Amino acid sequence: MRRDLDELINGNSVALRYSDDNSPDDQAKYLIPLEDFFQFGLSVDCVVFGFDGQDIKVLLIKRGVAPYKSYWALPGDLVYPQEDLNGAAQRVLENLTGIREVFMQQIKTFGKVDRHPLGRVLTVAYNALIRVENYEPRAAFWADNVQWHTLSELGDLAFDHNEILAKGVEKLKVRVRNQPLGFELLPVNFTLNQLQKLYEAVLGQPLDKRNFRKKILGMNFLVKLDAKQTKDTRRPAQLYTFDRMRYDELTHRGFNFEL
Amino acid sequence: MRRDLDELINGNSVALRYSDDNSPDDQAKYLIPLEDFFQFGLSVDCVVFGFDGQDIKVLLIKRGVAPYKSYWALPGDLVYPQEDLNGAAQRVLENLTGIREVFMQQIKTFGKVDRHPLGRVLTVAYNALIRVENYEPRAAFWADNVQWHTLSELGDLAFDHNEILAKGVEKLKVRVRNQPLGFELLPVNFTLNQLQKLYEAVLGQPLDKRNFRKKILGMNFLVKLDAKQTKDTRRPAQLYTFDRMRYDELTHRGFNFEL
DNA sequence: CCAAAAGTGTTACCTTTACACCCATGT
DNA sequence: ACATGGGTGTAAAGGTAACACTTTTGG
Repeated sequence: MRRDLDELINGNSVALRYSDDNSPDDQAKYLIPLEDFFQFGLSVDCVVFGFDGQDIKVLLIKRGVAPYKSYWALPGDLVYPQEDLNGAAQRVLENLTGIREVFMQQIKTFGKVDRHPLGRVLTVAYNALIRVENYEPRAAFWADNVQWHTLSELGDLAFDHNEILAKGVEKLKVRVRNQPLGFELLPVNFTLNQLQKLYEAVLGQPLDKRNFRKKILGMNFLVKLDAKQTKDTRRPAQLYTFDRMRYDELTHRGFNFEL
Repeated sequence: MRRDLDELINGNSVALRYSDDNSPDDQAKYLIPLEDFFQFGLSVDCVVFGFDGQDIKVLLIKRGVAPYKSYWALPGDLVYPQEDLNGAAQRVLENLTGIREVFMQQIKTFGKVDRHPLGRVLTVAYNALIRVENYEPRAAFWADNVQWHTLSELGDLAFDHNEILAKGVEKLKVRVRNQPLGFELLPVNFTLNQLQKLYEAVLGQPLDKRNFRKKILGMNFLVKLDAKQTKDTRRPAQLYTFDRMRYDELTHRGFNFEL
């Protein structure tokens, strides 16, 4: 990876000017050694959302090592040299929860110069949605603890994780209205009341039951099952499932999900 | 920046397990030397949009150096070690156009292992909106040429820039409906017909003149000026300007821009 | 039989869409 | 005077929002 200056200039689009200076002499004084350009650290951090039937929760780890030892933090890790970003994010989640192929979307990249005390480490942040039923707590060896946290009860997190988390929540709120994300947080089979409670939790506002049902059923991608839920309810509730094939078909025809 | 293994383990959240293995022996064989984690290159690439009154254009440079010599590419550059991401993006744009404080938004980070032939280089992509009136073409020394391109007439770009550009366009289309971005592409004073043409170009569909005006004027953040535009038109057209103060005030009160 | 959650329609209101002609100016 | 782009209102249709009672079960 180490290359000499000549290769650098020919091999990368390094700008040699900070200002309007144009003469070769001026350019020379702005040259920066190549090795400085391959000194970036890279991590991924995951904002992992779950839904307990009542509230949206975020999965945090308690750091067992410095820096920020014993602070709560978003689960994350450095990216391996031969690993794609998505792959790294999936690996973090699999190590933490045992779940493969978690639903994830990139949020944003955080790159402040001083965001990590040990050097220049960028982090690519991801939103991850998991079904809590499938989740089996497992603290990684570098963490003292793993726990679900309610959004309203968060203290100071490690690094710039408060900022990252806030951005993740913001994106979730926006995306949940334009994409069928909600289903990733519920059991595969769910009742309409569960679905409504989920949307109310994410959006932070109550929804009208009849209007909600009219709208969501009118979209024609929920399948009524031959089963009812009897636990946790008095009158048994009709179970539904999300038909992704049908959804994809509809969207390709120009249909637009919007709650 | 270089640290030994012990510091690595204590100083960063490096996961030592790829799989479910837990014993210390198994862990050991997955250890990766620290220096590998600070070998990432980092660049920013800008999708620079302009509007010529008719079509949306993208500013591309023709690369003067390998790799991809003489391919068209998004303007971009490696990030300096002591420079924030936004700062790097602004620098690229200032070098290219002479404009400071360009309106920019992060699009996404592209990090495929093999996206850059010379090593592991991530790129953080930005959308930039500029007023073409202010732009004065200026090829950087590492570029043979700089030119506005129509979106429908693009060939194969360097690196993964076709993919990045497509993502930038997609984001622009979404955001222009939820945020008052359009005004960044027009002169400070503009006519409603110019504004409408802009939206039609971005969204790729014709809009009804009367409905468009009703809606946009109803939002109450356009200020009618005491001036008319007489060039390029028969009947002089009323000029308006975007009142950002008013807009911010409205949004803080719960108003929601949506076209 | 009572408590608790499930389920179900109608109406008023607001937003969106469709649509056609007159106006001011330059040539 | 005419060609060109600027400017204006209304009505029908569709979508959203408000609202209350009956049903089914477990205890």
